[in-house]
Amino acid sequence: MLPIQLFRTNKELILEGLKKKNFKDLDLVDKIIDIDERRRALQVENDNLAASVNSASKNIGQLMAKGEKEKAEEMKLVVAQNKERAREVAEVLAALEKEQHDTLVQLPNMPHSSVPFGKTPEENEVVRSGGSTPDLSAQKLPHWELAAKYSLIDFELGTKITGAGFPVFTGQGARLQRALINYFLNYNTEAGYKEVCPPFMVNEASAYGTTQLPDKEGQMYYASEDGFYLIPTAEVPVTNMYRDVIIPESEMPVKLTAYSPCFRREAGSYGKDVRGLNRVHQFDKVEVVQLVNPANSYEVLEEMVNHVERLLQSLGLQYRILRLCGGDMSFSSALTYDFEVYSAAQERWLEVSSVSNFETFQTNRMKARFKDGSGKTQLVHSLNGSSLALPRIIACLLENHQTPDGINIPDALVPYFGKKTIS
RNA sequence: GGUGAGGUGGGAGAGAGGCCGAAUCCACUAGUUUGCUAAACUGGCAUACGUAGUUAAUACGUAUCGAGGGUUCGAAUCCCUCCCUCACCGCCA
Repeated sequence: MLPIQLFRTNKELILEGLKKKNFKDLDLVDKIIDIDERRRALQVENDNLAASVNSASKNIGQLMAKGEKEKAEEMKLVVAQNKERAREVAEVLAALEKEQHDTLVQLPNMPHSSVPFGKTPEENEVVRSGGSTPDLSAQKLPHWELAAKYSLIDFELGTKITGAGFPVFTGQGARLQRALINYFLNYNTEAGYKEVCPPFMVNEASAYGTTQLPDKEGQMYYASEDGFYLIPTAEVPVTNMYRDVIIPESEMPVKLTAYSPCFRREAGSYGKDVRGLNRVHQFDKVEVVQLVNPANSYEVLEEMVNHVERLLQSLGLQYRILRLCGGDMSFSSALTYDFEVYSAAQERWLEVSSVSNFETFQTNRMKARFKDGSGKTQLVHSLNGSSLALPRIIACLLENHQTPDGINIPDALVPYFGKKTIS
């Protein structure tokens, strides 16, 4: 959520940012400014009335103590009138506050100055790339065929148990999954991230804090009996650990990593996009989250990008890093780098990580703050990234490292997987 | 799920209609004292919104004692609803 102060001081900046993000409803800015002005005028009236009632009440108490009952009764009448008026004002004020809030949450975050202009994924900027396309000239099978060949994943069985998009990993497939999770978590903790294992369901306040709510509830599974949402990413429970917290300076920066299953309804997808592991309703992911001083959050973002890049390199996959253009960025991000790996048999790029700086957009909702050097309380910047999302990594590992005789396991993973090939 | 006891500042914990944004202790912090450290003493120490001020320091106002309603001139305190915590019982991996 954008801070309301920004609307009073820098309306032009907001309009520019919204245009870059390809946001259409620019009238909302003027609407918010108008509501804010009316709200503040009413706030003054409300406070003044409350102040007069408070001081009159004090006087009544003193008069009663002195036994001047008649005077006290007179004052009660005056107070009664003020309270009547105060009630009306408070009602309108509350309505305005709600309207302001409801409007404010509709506006996306401001894009960073380095975000490229553009509306579609084609206009994302390739920052750099690495690895090379494997030579699979002889035979190249897509991962779903390899999964069947080596009995790694049973898609039909998952459909029976639950439904489409809930694959069952079996045998070496399940083991590969576990190996990747352990490898990723170790890699992160060695870089100074503290490991946590959060709840996989969250309440409404948490979903609101990281901006899944309002408006995006359709993307999450919902346990209506209890009012809980299945998490779409560990970002939600992990970042919300610091909701309503003023972080002691000694604990900054906060660096956390967590493994979790992720649940996404992904309504409306079809065709080759959902074939095999390309897009599923439940998948595993290891996430990194940082809460940092705003002064250096962009250095931290670069550091996180490098961190994820080295991880991808260690798996021997061909990858590229994209700086997302304004129109393709998420609602709450200020700057996002997407990581894509090349799926050599499908001959297409698959997104496996997204690393973003949200600046204060989430923390303003969550009230996650710290005390800066001068003792002033201010919002921290929140950042997160996947390191990594498993299914598409598995898809690319299978496809890119396949040989006629089996699938080669990258060296870094061998200690976790226990052998050098799947066969 | 049942019964009982509770939810007060960073922590512990008093307060039981007005003198309470809240005693006291601890933590933290500034200072005095002091060969150093420690101790002692003195002061400071919640958050949000608003008004004035330079988008400052600061001053003032309002709100906040789990959340939301109610009673009252006045509520941390009384009443109602909900949430949560703890203990015991039931159930259970």
